[in-house]
Amino acid sequence: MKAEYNERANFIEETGMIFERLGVTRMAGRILGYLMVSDKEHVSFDELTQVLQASKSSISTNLKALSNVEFVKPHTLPGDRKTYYMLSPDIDWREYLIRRFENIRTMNNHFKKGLALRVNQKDEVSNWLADTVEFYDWLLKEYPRFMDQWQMKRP
Amino acid sequence: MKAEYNERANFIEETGMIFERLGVTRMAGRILGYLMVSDKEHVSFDELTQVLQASKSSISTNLKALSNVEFVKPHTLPGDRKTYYMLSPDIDWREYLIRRFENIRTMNNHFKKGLALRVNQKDEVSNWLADTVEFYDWLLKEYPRFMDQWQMKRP
DNA sequence: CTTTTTGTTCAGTAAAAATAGAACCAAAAA
DNA sequence: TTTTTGGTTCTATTTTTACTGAACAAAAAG
Repeated sequence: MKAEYNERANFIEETGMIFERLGVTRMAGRILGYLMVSDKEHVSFDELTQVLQASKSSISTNLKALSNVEFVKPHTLPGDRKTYYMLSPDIDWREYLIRRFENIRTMNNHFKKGLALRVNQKDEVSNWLADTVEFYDWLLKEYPRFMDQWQMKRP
Repeated sequence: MKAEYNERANFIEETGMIFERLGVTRMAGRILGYLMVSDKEHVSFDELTQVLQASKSSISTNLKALSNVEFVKPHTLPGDRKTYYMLSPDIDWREYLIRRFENIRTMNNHFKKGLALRVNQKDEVSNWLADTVEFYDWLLKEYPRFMDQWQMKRP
Protein backbone atom coordinates (compact mmCIF):
# COMPACT_ATOMS: atom_id res chain seq x y z
CA MET A 1 0.00 0.00 0.00
CA LYS A 2 1.76 3.07 -1.25
CA ALA A 3 1.91 6.39 0.56
CA GLU A 4 0.26 7.95 -2.44
CA TYR A 5 -2.76 5.74 -1.98
CA ASN A 6 -3.26 6.95 1.56
CA GLU A 7 -2.90 10.55 0.53
CA ARG A 8 -5.72 10.09 -1.96
CA ALA A 9 -7.86 8.25 0.55
CA ASN A 10 -7.28 11.02 3.05
CA PHE A 11 -8.10 13.62 0.48
CA ILE A 12 -11.39 11.91 -0.30
CA GLU A 13 -12.41 11.75 3.33
CA GLU A 14 -11.38 15.35 3.90
CA THR A 15 -13.48 16.40 0.95
CA GLY A 16 -16.36 14.52 2.52
CA MET A 17 -15.94 16.44 5.75
CA ILE A 18 -15.56 19.81 4.05
CA PHE A 19 -18.71 19.41 2.01
CA GLU A 20 -20.60 18.01 4.95
CA ARG A 21 -19.88 21.23 6.80
CA LEU A 22 -21.30 23.08 3.80
CA GLY A 23 -24.58 21.22 4.12
CA VAL A 24 -24.00 18.65 1.40
CA THR A 25 -23.89 15.00 2.42
CA ARG A 26 -20.57 13.46 3.32
CA MET A 27 -20.98 10.92 0.55
CA ALA A 28 -21.51 13.61 -2.07
CA GLY A 29 -18.32 15.23 -0.85
CA ARG A 30 -16.49 11.92 -1.15
CA ILE A 31 -17.69 11.54 -4.71
CA LEU A 32 -16.39 14.99 -5.57
CA GLY A 33 -13.13 14.21 -3.82
CA TYR A 34 -12.66 11.03 -5.78
CA LEU A 35 -13.52 12.73 -9.05
CA MET A 36 -10.86 15.31 -8.24
CA VAL A 37 -8.01 12.91 -7.65
CA SER A 38 -8.95 9.93 -9.78
CA ASP A 39 -6.38 9.22 -12.46
CA LYS A 40 -9.20 8.62 -14.90
CA GLU A 41 -11.13 11.62 -16.00
CA HIS A 42 -14.41 9.75 -16.21
CA VAL A 43 -15.49 7.41 -13.46
CA SER A 44 -18.21 4.79 -13.63
CA PHE A 45 -21.04 4.33 -11.18
CA ASP A 46 -19.73 0.92 -10.25
CA GLU A 47 -16.24 2.19 -9.59
CA LEU A 48 -17.67 4.73 -7.18
CA THR A 49 -19.56 2.11 -5.19
CA GLN A 50 -16.38 0.09 -4.89
CA VAL A 51 -13.87 2.82 -4.18
CA LEU A 52 -16.11 4.57 -1.69
CA GLN A 53 -17.48 1.30 -0.32
CA ALA A 54 -21.02 2.58 -0.41
CA SER A 55 -24.33 1.14 -1.52
CA LYS A 56 -25.64 1.60 -5.02
CA SER A 57 -28.58 3.55 -3.68
CA SER A 58 -26.42 6.03 -1.84
CA ILE A 59 -24.21 6.59 -4.86
CA SER A 60 -27.23 6.88 -7.12
CA THR A 61 -28.98 9.42 -4.91
CA ASN A 62 -25.90 11.54 -4.36
CA LEU A 63 -24.80 11.45 -7.98
CA LYS A 64 -28.23 12.62 -8.96
CA ALA A 65 -28.11 15.48 -6.48
CA LEU A 66 -24.66 16.51 -7.67
CA SER A 67 -25.80 16.34 -11.27
CA ASN A 68 -28.83 18.47 -10.49
CA VAL A 69 -26.71 21.28 -9.12
CA GLU A 70 -24.33 20.66 -12.02
CA PHE A 71 -21.27 19.94 -9.97
CA VAL A 72 -20.98 16.63 -11.75
CA LYS A 73 -21.54 15.87 -15.37
CA PRO A 74 -22.53 12.51 -16.83
CA HIS A 75 -20.55 11.25 -19.75
CA THR A 76 -21.57 8.52 -22.15
CA LEU A 77 -19.82 6.53 -24.86
CA PRO A 78 -21.26 4.85 -27.94
CA GLY A 79 -21.41 1.11 -27.56
CA ASP A 80 -21.19 1.37 -23.77
CA ARG A 81 -24.23 1.08 -21.57
CA LYS A 82 -22.60 2.57 -18.52
CA THR A 83 -22.73 6.18 -17.54
CA TYR A 84 -19.50 7.78 -16.47
CA TYR A 85 -19.19 10.87 -14.35
CA MET A 86 -16.73 13.71 -14.14
CA LEU A 87 -16.32 17.00 -12.35
CA SER A 88 -18.35 19.36 -14.43
CA PRO A 89 -16.04 21.72 -16.33
CA ASP A 90 -19.13 23.85 -16.82
CA ILE A 91 -19.22 25.11 -13.26
CA ASP A 92 -18.43 28.74 -13.39
CA TRP A 93 -17.42 29.73 -9.90
CA ARG A 94 -18.18 33.32 -10.66
CA GLU A 95 -21.77 32.27 -11.40
CA TYR A 96 -21.75 30.22 -8.25
CA LEU A 97 -20.62 33.19 -6.16
CA ILE A 98 -23.33 35.29 -7.70
CA ARG A 99 -25.91 32.75 -6.64
CA ARG A 100 -24.53 32.93 -3.12
CA PHE A 101 -24.83 36.68 -3.19
CA GLU A 102 -28.48 36.28 -4.01
CA ASN A 103 -28.87 34.48 -0.69
CA ILE A 104 -27.42 37.55 0.94
CA ARG A 105 -30.08 39.57 -0.85
CA THR A 106 -32.77 37.38 0.68
CA MET A 107 -31.30 37.87 4.13
CA ASN A 108 -31.00 41.61 3.61
CA ASN A 109 -34.63 41.85 2.57
CA HIS A 110 -35.54 39.94 5.70
CA PHE A 111 -33.60 42.44 7.79
CA LYS A 112 -35.51 45.26 6.16
CA LYS A 113 -38.75 43.56 7.01
CA GLY A 114 -37.64 43.14 10.61
CA LEU A 115 -36.58 46.74 10.91
CA ALA A 116 -39.94 47.87 9.57
CA LEU A 117 -41.71 45.84 12.22
CA ARG A 118 -39.88 47.51 15.10
CA VAL A 119 -41.83 49.92 17.27
CA ASN A 120 -38.89 52.10 18.17
CA GLN A 121 -37.07 52.95 14.98
CA LYS A 122 -34.26 54.83 16.67
CA ASP A 123 -32.89 52.66 19.44
CA GLU A 124 -29.57 50.88 19.30
CA VAL A 125 -30.91 47.72 17.71
CA SER A 126 -32.78 49.65 15.04
CA ASN A 127 -29.71 51.68 14.26
CA TRP A 128 -27.63 48.56 13.99
CA LEU A 129 -30.19 46.91 11.70
CA ALA A 130 -30.27 50.04 9.55
CA ASP A 131 -26.47 50.07 9.31
CA THR A 132 -26.46 46.42 8.38
CA VAL A 133 -29.01 46.95 5.66
CA GLU A 134 -27.06 49.90 4.36
CA PHE A 135 -23.88 47.84 4.14
CA TYR A 136 -25.55 44.98 2.32
CA ASP A 137 -27.35 47.33 -0.04
CA TRP A 138 -23.97 48.76 -0.94
CA LEU A 139 -22.42 45.32 -1.30
CA LEU A 140 -25.19 44.01 -3.52
CA LYS A 141 -25.00 47.08 -5.69
CA GLU A 142 -21.23 47.05 -6.07
CA TYR A 143 -20.20 43.42 -6.28
CA PRO A 144 -21.12 42.95 -9.95
CA ARG A 145 -18.64 45.67 -10.81
CA PHE A 146 -16.03 43.88 -8.75
CA MET A 147 -16.73 40.64 -10.58
CA ASP A 148 -16.46 42.42 -13.90
CA GLN A 149 -12.84 43.11 -13.10
CA TRP A 150 -12.26 39.39 -13.28
CA GLN A 151 -14.08 39.20 -16.60
CA MET A 152 -11.80 41.94 -17.89
CA LYS A 153 -8.69 40.20 -16.66
CA ARG A 154 -9.79 36.85 -18.09
CA PRO A 155 -12.26 37.29 -20.90
CA MET B 1 -55.27 39.42 18.14
CA LYS B 2 -53.98 42.20 15.98
CA ALA B 3 -52.69 41.79 12.46
CA GLU B 4 -49.44 43.24 13.66
CA TYR B 5 -49.07 40.41 16.11
CA ASN B 6 -49.35 37.83 13.36
CA GLU B 7 -46.85 39.65 11.21
CA ARG B 8 -44.35 39.47 14.04
CA ALA B 9 -45.09 35.82 14.69
CA ASN B 10 -44.62 35.07 11.02
CA PHE B 11 -41.41 37.02 10.96
CA ILE B 12 -40.07 35.02 13.88
CA GLU B 13 -40.89 31.69 12.24
CA GLU B 14 -39.42 32.81 8.94
CA THR B 15 -36.24 33.83 10.70
CA GLY B 16 -36.17 30.36 12.21
CA MET B 17 -36.42 28.79 8.77
CA ILE B 18 -33.83 31.06 7.20
CA PHE B 19 -31.25 30.39 9.86
CA GLU B 20 -32.04 26.71 9.86
CA ARG B 21 -31.09 26.62 6.21
CA LEU B 22 -27.84 28.32 7.14
CA GLY B 23 -27.00 25.51 9.54
CA VAL B 24 -28.05 27.20 12.77
CA THR B 25 -30.89 25.64 14.76
CA ARG B 26 -34.40 26.77 14.08
CA MET B 27 -34.74 27.86 17.69
CA ALA B 28 -31.63 30.05 17.48
CA GLY B 29 -33.15 31.66 14.40
CA ARG B 30 -36.39 32.27 16.27
CA ILE B 31 -34.50 33.93 19.09
CA LEU B 32 -32.78 36.25 16.62
CA GLY B 33 -36.10 36.94 14.94
CA TYR B 34 -37.73 37.88 18.21
CA LEU B 35 -34.82 40.07 19.21
CA MET B 36 -35.20 41.86 15.88
CA VAL B 37 -38.86 42.72 16.22
CA SER B 38 -39.37 42.91 19.95
CA ASP B 39 -40.45 46.34 21.06
CA LYS B 40 -38.08 46.09 23.98
CA GLU B 41 -34.44 46.34 23.19
CA HIS B 42 -33.43 43.89 25.90
CA VAL B 43 -35.29 40.64 26.37
CA SER B 44 -35.13 38.33 29.36
CA PHE B 45 -34.50 34.61 29.30
CA ASP B 46 -37.93 33.99 30.73
CA GLU B 47 -39.67 36.13 28.13
CA LEU B 48 -37.99 34.06 25.42
CA THR B 49 -39.23 30.77 26.85
CA GLN B 50 -42.73 32.16 26.96
CA VAL B 51 -42.88 33.95 23.63
CA LEU B 52 -41.21 31.12 21.74
CA GLN B 53 -42.97 28.45 23.81
CA ALA B 54 -39.77 26.52 24.24
CA SER B 55 -38.12 24.78 27.16
CA LYS B 56 -35.62 26.52 29.36
CA SER B 57 -32.95 24.10 28.25
CA SER B 58 -33.46 24.82 24.58
CA ILE B 59 -33.38 28.58 25.15
CA SER B 60 -30.36 28.28 27.38
CA THR B 61 -28.39 26.16 24.92
CA ASN B 62 -29.23 28.30 21.93
CA LEU B 63 -28.63 31.60 23.70
CA LYS B 64 -25.25 30.33 24.74
CA ALA B 65 -24.41 29.33 21.17
CA LEU B 66 -25.56 32.69 19.84
CA SER B 67 -23.55 34.49 22.51
CA ASN B 68 -20.47 32.46 21.64
CA VAL B 69 -20.55 33.55 18.02
CA GLU B 70 -21.40 37.05 19.27
CA PHE B 71 -24.68 37.40 17.45
CA VAL B 72 -26.34 38.07 20.76
CA LYS B 73 -25.07 40.11 23.63
CA PRO B 74 -26.06 39.68 27.28
CA HIS B 75 -27.06 42.77 29.15
CA THR B 76 -27.23 43.15 32.91
CA LEU B 77 -28.64 45.75 35.26
CA PRO B 78 -27.59 46.62 38.81
CA GLY B 79 -30.07 45.32 41.34
CA ASP B 80 -31.52 42.85 38.85
CA ARG B 81 -30.54 39.20 38.89
CA LYS B 82 -31.80 38.46 35.45
CA THR B 83 -29.76 38.53 32.32
CA TYR B 84 -31.24 40.26 29.34
CA TYR B 85 -30.26 39.70 25.76
CA MET B 86 -30.12 41.85 22.68
CA LEU B 87 -28.92 41.65 19.11
CA SER B 88 -25.27 42.39 19.39
CA PRO B 89 -24.57 45.83 17.95
CA ASP B 90 -20.94 44.70 17.86
CA ILE B 91 -21.42 42.40 14.89
CA ASP B 92 -19.55 43.94 12.08
CA TRP B 93 -20.87 42.36 8.92
CA ARG B 94 -17.74 43.29 7.10
CA GLU B 95 -15.78 41.23 9.62
CA TYR B 96 -18.32 38.47 9.23
CA LEU B 97 -17.93 38.43 5.45
CA ILE B 98 -14.20 38.32 5.85
CA ARG B 99 -14.54 35.23 8.02
CA ARG B 100 -16.65 33.66 5.28
CA PHE B 101 -13.98 34.45 2.75
CA GLU B 102 -11.53 32.56 4.90
CA ASN B 103 -13.68 29.49 4.35
CA ILE B 104 -13.23 30.04 0.66
CA ARG B 105 -9.51 30.11 1.26
CA THR B 106 -9.72 26.71 2.93
CA MET B 107 -11.65 25.31 0.01
CA ASN B 108 -9.22 26.81 -2.47
CA ASN B 109 -6.28 25.26 -0.66
CA HIS B 110 -8.08 21.95 -0.79
CA PHE B 111 -8.52 22.32 -4.54
CA LYS B 112 -4.80 22.95 -4.88
CA LYS B 113 -4.09 19.81 -2.92
CA GLY B 114 -6.43 17.83 -5.14
CA LEU B 115 -4.89 19.19 -8.30
CA ALA B 116 -1.43 18.25 -7.05
CA LEU B 117 -2.60 14.69 -6.47
CA ARG B 118 -3.79 14.20 -10.05
CA VAL B 119 -1.74 11.98 -12.29
CA ASN B 120 -2.59 13.75 -15.50
CA GLN B 121 -2.04 17.44 -14.93
CA LYS B 122 -3.27 18.50 -18.33
CA ASP B 123 -6.63 16.87 -18.93
CA GLU B 124 -9.92 18.71 -18.84
CA VAL B 125 -10.55 18.22 -15.14
CA SER B 126 -7.05 19.39 -14.24
CA ASN B 127 -7.45 22.44 -16.39
CA TRP B 128 -10.75 23.23 -14.81
CA LEU B 129 -9.30 22.82 -11.33
CA ALA B 130 -6.41 25.07 -12.27
CA ASP B 131 -8.79 27.74 -13.59
CA THR B 132 -10.86 27.53 -10.45
CA VAL B 133 -7.81 27.94 -8.27
CA GLU B 134 -6.71 30.87 -10.33
CA PHE B 135 -10.06 32.60 -9.93
CA TYR B 136 -10.15 32.12 -6.20
CA ASP B 137 -6.55 33.21 -5.82
CA TRP B 138 -7.52 36.40 -7.58
CA LEU B 139 -10.65 36.82 -5.49
CA LEU B 140 -8.84 36.29 -2.20
CA LYS B 141 -6.17 38.75 -3.19
CA GLU B 142 -8.56 41.45 -4.37
CA TYR B 143 -11.51 41.37 -2.04
CA PRO B 144 -9.82 43.28 0.80
CA ARG B 145 -9.38 46.19 -1.56
CA PHE B 146 -13.05 45.96 -2.45
CA MET B 147 -14.00 46.01 1.21
CA ASP B 148 -11.78 49.01 1.77
CA GLN B 149 -14.04 50.96 -0.53
CA TRP B 150 -16.77 50.53 2.04
CA GLN B 151 -14.45 51.69 4.78
CA MET B 152 -13.70 54.79 2.72
CA LYS B 153 -17.34 55.47 2.12
CA ARG B 154 -18.26 54.96 5.78
CA PRO B 155 -15.25 55.49 8.01
C1' DC C 1 -38.29 -14.92 -25.08
C1' DT C 2 -35.03 -15.24 -21.25
C1' DT C 3 -31.07 -13.48 -18.95
C1' DT C 4 -27.85 -9.98 -17.80
C1' DT C 5 -26.45 -5.37 -17.15
C1' DT C 6 -27.01 -0.89 -15.19
C1' DG C 7 -28.90 1.51 -12.56
C1' DT C 8 -33.39 3.59 -9.75
C1' DT C 9 -36.65 3.59 -6.15
C1' DC C 10 -38.84 2.19 -1.97
C1' DA C 11 -39.04 0.59 2.72
C1' DG C 12 -36.55 0.03 6.74
C1' DT C 13 -32.49 1.04 9.83
C1' DA C 14 -28.92 3.61 11.88
C1' DA C 15 -26.95 7.76 13.20
C1' DA C 16 -27.15 12.52 14.31
C1' DA C 17 -29.31 16.71 15.88
C1' DA C 18 -32.73 19.43 18.28
C1' DT C 19 -35.70 19.88 21.90
C1' DA C 20 -37.95 18.71 26.33
C1' DG C 21 -38.15 17.62 31.22
C1' DA C 22 -36.22 17.08 35.41
C1' DA C 23 -32.49 17.28 38.51
C1' DC C 24 -29.37 20.34 39.99
C1' DC C 25 -26.73 24.53 41.57
C1' DA C 26 -25.28 29.24 43.01
C1' DA C 27 -26.64 33.49 44.65
C1' DA C 28 -29.93 36.38 46.63
C1' DA C 29 -33.91 37.00 49.55
C1' DA C 30 -36.64 35.95 53.41
C1' DT D 1 -30.88 28.72 57.72
C1' DT D 2 -34.34 27.92 54.52
C1' DT D 3 -36.59 29.29 50.37
C1' DT D 4 -36.88 31.34 45.99
C1' DT D 5 -35.05 32.94 41.71
C1' DG D 6 -32.71 32.32 37.42
C1' DG D 7 -30.63 29.55 34.84
C1' DT D 8 -27.45 25.31 33.57
C1' DT D 9 -26.63 20.61 32.67
C1' DC D 10 -27.77 15.82 32.15
C1' DT D 11 -30.65 12.30 30.38
C1' DA D 12 -34.30 11.00 27.60
C1' DT D 13 -37.39 11.66 23.50
C1' DT D 14 -38.51 13.33 19.07
C1' DT D 15 -37.39 14.57 14.58
C1' DT D 16 -34.59 14.57 10.75
C1' DT D 17 -31.23 12.84 7.69
C1' DA D 18 -28.18 9.49 5.52
C1' DC D 19 -27.54 5.20 4.23
C1' DT D 20 -28.44 0.27 3.21
C1' DG D 21 -30.51 -3.72 1.04
C1' DA D 22 -33.83 -5.63 -1.63
C1' DA D 23 -37.27 -5.23 -5.04
C1' DC D 24 -37.95 -3.33 -9.34
C1' DA D 25 -37.42 -1.56 -14.25
C1' DA D 26 -35.61 -0.62 -18.88
C1' DA D 27 -32.75 -1.83 -22.28
C1' DA D 28 -29.38 -4.69 -24.35
C1' DA D 29 -27.43 -9.24 -25.03
C1' DG D 30 -27.82 -14.02 -25.67
